Amino acid sequence: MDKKFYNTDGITLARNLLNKFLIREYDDKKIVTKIVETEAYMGAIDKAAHAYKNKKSTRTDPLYLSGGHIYVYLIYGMYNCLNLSANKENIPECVLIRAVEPISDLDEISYNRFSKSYDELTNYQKKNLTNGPGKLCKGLNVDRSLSGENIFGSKLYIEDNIDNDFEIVEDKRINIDYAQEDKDKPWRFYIKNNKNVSVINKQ
DNA sequence: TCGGAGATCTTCT
DNA sequence: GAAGATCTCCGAT
Repeated sequence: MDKKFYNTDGITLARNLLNKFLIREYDDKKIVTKIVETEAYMGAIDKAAHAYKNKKSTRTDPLYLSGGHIYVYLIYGMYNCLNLSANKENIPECVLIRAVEPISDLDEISYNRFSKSYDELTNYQKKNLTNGPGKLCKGLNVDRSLSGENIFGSKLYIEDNIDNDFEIVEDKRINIDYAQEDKDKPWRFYIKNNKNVSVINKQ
């Protein structure tokens, strides 16, 4: 996708990223996945956002870059979370990639997650390869060294999907109880009936 | 399938 | 020094 795709507000970008291919390349490996769940974080006005009130730090700097930059941060001391910056420079909106569907190479993802080939996984492990922000980062070998780079290079990039046959579900974001009145904003989006979505709330 | 508890460390106060 | 946009393990149902 081109730069224009990312130069829009976080909510629009979160919706538009669904069903797109997220591709990760390193060494001679190529991992293809499909984005099935995203969350929008709306920067200065969003109490759940790292950039609430335009807070700046060396960690959150990538959020202030123009749309299409990569922001990876560490959560709970052990897991990475992958975000893409949205909108223009100095508007720190972003989209958290919460879940992807593995397409290929399944063995490489399996080794990154469980140090085993895909065939050696239990059914439970197969179902839980990349259905969460921490899991997909581990599966795609994404860590903080990518933070600050852009999404137009050869290491991590997005490709369009011709197949547009899917429905979007809106819901509350996950685990942001501290965000007061912003915690109930319907800024999480996922593909209806997709098995790789991390959390399905009862309707 | 569900729920509770522990793991573990960067970032900012 | 405390908290955190999470995941795994394990036991009970």
